[in-house]
Amino acid sequence: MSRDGRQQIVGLQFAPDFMGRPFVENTDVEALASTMVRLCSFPVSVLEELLEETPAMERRIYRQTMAELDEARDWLFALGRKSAREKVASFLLLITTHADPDQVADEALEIELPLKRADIADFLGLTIETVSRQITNLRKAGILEVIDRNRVNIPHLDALRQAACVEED
Amino acid sequence: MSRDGRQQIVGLQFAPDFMGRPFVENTDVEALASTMVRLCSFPVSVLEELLEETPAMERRIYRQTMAELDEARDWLFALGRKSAREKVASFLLLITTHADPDQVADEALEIELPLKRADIADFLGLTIETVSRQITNLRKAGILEVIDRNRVNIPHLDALRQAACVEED
DNA sequence: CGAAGATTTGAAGGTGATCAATTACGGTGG
DNA sequence: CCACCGTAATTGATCACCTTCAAATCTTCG
Repeated sequence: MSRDGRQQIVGLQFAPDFMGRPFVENTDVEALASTMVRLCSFPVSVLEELLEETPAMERRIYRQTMAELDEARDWLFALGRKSAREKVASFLLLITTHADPDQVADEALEIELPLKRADIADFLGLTIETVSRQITNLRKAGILEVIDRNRVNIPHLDALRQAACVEED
Repeated sequence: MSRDGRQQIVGLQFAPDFMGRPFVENTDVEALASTMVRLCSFPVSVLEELLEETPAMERRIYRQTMAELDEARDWLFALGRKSAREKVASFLLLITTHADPDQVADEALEIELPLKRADIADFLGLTIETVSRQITNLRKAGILEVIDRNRVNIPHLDALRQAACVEED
């Protein structure tokens, strides 16, 4: 968040993600829970000792950090180059893939939005109004159905993928 | 780069940065040199062995990865929330701080732009024209002086810092 | 000199922001 | 159960910023 009130959410964490900066002195990360969370926390010193003793564990969080970096870079593309509609679709797609990781087929599924509109806007670099409009837009295009305030139904995942402008290999 | 031609540069590397994804199978990073570069490359397998044997080295690139993640997140804010003018100023500031890391005082300095306009645009999520206009804008505001195509002079670094964070009308 | 590429500048148009009003929802108390 | 209130979400109208399209200028190099 900048001094003048502009805010940007720079990442979403899902269980069982690790958060923290071992071996780094100066770090300012701010995290807010948007759902009920069970959190397991360690003093940095203890964690660092543990990692020193257990290379496999350090390896594991190192890999997670690389994955987060790749994900952050995907969002750089989304924020820099995608339209508002594509951003919202991409967000929904992110939620679906994290909520249900082995979702491959083009099947209907219901997803729960862990964020309210204001948070989605802060995550996508948009305003609340634009997020709302684009959800309406996607609804009218038949890509999603609004169940209630924070639940939507996706009848065809592929349609959402397309709206999000995701390339398949 | 997406199929329809939109492109986003997701990071800049400076010597002696490390690039690569040890311990990860599926990785697609594309890197292009924009200046003359001396590159030292290893087969992944050799690198992984080396890191297994040398925890200090793994620690080092792990820390760099964390730093890159923090940097990527700063850019998420820039791309999501900053105006075109602030983006261009932020880019110039990034170059100055990397080219001359211990630049603290508010002194004049000349900087060399390693990217052409098209690349700056792809990095900032803007168009070539907008980048050009904002450089003109900053020039007219006395924040920079254009020396030639890829060199500018910054008379007051603080003014640039201010332009990079908060926009004043 | 000529050609191709890069940059700047101009004018018009579109997307998303801003401002404003309305509607829907959830929680509380009567 | 319903009235009430504060917050969240939607919708509408207008505006600003950035993009798009177009053209001129500048640079580089054969």
